[in-house]
Amino acid sequence: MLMCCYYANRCAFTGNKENNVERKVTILDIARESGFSKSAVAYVVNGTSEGRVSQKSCDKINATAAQLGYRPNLAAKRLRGNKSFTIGVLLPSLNDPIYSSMVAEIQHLLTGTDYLATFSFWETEDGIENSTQYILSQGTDAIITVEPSYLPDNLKIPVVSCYNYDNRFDYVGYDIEAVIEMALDYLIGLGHTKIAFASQRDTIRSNCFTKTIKTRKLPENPDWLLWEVARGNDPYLYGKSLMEKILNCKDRPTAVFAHNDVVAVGMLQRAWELGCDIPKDISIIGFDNIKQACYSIPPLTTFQQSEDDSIAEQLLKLTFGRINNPELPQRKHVMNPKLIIRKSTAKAKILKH
Amino acid sequence: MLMCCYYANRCAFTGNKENNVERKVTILDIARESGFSKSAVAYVVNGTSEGRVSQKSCDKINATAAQLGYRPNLAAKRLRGNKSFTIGVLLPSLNDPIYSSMVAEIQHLLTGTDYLATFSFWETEDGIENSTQYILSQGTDAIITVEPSYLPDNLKIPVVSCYNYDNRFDYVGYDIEAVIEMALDYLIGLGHTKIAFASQRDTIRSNCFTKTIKTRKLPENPDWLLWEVARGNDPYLYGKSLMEKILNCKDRPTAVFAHNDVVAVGMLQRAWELGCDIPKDISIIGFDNIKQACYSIPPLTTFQQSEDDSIAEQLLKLTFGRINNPELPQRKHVMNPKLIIRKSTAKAKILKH
DNA sequence: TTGAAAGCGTTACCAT
DNA sequence: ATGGTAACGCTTTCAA
Repeated sequence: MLMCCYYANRCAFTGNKENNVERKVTILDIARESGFSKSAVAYVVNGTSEGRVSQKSCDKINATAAQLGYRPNLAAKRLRGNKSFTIGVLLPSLNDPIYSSMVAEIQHLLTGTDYLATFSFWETEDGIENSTQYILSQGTDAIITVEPSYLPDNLKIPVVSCYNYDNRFDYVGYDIEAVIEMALDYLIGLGHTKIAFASQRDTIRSNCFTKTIKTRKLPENPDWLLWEVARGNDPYLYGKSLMEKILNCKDRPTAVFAHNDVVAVGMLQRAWELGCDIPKDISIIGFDNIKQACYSIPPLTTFQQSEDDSIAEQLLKLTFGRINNPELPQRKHVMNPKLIIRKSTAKAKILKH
Repeated sequence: MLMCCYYANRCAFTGNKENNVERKVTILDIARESGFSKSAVAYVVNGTSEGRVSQKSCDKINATAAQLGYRPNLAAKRLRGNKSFTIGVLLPSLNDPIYSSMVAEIQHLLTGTDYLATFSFWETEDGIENSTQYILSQGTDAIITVEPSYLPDNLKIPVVSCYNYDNRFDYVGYDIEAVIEMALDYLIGLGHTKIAFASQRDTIRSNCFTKTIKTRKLPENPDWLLWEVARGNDPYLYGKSLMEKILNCKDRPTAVFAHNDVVAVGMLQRAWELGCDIPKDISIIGFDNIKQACYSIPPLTTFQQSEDDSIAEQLLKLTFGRINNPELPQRKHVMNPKLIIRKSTAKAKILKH
């Protein structure tokens, strides 16, 4: 499995049915059974026997270990090594499938390693502080987070930040500017000029959007910069509310870039409720390419965050890279999102004056 | 917080920013600082000082502990107590939001306890065995699983089974018969008689459906019992394929009970693609009341699994109940699902002969 | 190349 | 009521 290269301590996950069912077998048992000393066994099962235990002894010990179904006691390892073998993962609500698939993948990639993940999710902004403190208090060996700014300065463990760049930490994300350009250029190619932008908060994103609007010489309109303080933290509802705004615009845009599929799906529904035809009346582009985007009505044109490797994989790669080598210079992995064209976008209607 | 009553070992999650950042403070530090012995401190911080340490000493020790920002070392606790303070959780793919919200809730409820969750998810049936073995090999203190049949007989730790009853374990689920009756009776009330049923596998569920069809004296038709071997394990796709089947029926049913919201959403899309109007042409009832069900087109009539307490809460309640008292007789918690009427169901069309 | 032993932070038993 | 101490399973240093 791919992970092998990321970490030093592999665990021999044998799938032995007897694990957990009978008394635990320890290195002492192996030592007794094989006639070697405790430490010889320790070296071998740890793969640190290089130049300390003869190949023959090594083989014998391994055989005995396998036969006895040995599994290292993580608690002892942790205590002795003052290491938790745990990665703390800080994420927003799993209501957004993008995060639940991240959880699934992290969990999957960690299977077969000695490392475990401890998660904490927040449902509202208020929860971020608490989640962060919770993970900090767990004494994990590293942290993966979407909100790095909540982390203290004097942290001594590796942190990999996802989406939000923080100059103190390694980073995995994408180039929002490039994405906005792609989205706009695609829409422009379809004949759209009046384009709205929906973001969760009024941040760098909308600035970036405005900038690109200028470079493409598109008409500007403050009404087309959509956002409001999140209500009840339901992105679907947020999308619905935003679509309402769009439909109420004096000068109605003919396309929207939603920057989050769940929000886009909410928009879809509100448009349907209000009798607005997507994409005939308004084109919508989402972002994330969640599974659901493929099955919405109509299927959503959206962006896949990464062309190749999954984000979870990158996150873990950087995490283990730094665990194994804390002195590495800061690393940034920026992904290249890819436009997935489906049915929520169409040519702009020819307007009659 | 509610969880307090479930477990013995609380952890003093203080939110202290210094945790994890500085050298760990141990009971020895507290002992030194407060002038008491190591064991006196141990008794106090464990809440087992009853009748062993005077109130005054107790207070003093607690004060020192708080001041020093003491956090027990879980690894040591685990090693010493031969206990992992970990609950293993075995779940199907998080692609189904019902499971991702379960994960979120379990994680949330465990926050503030000494217990951690270790998850394993499978994407296809083939993965169940592996996931199960993985969790077993982790040596968790208890297991929560949706597929209890994969667990060995000689297991010595508590298991709580979710949805699938197993006479060896505690159980949380719902009464499928009652649900099917409710669904059918609601549909019958709407004037439907030709009713289809979509299940993941051809199990007890469809038998149960057939039985109820008989008791309600509804027409039967094998074509209306929908299922196929899951293709690529994508429930959306599965729903789409099933809807196609429905539309191709010689004697087309006027309503379907889908028994899973994601499948129902897939159906919705395929119907839309094929120009079939939901609910005018066909009524659809889902099951689970996932968030998305509220925002589909049209919004889905469905069942909420439980009227009151969340399923995660019940699961954990039973789990800790048995951890604290392994000799308890088997317990079953059956939830009462509640019909949520939205827009995917309507009165049956009056047929002209 | 191998073995003995210290020690990680707890808990719990046994003295005092 | 309090304190000393062994033991949990492992890693790693040091000696043989």
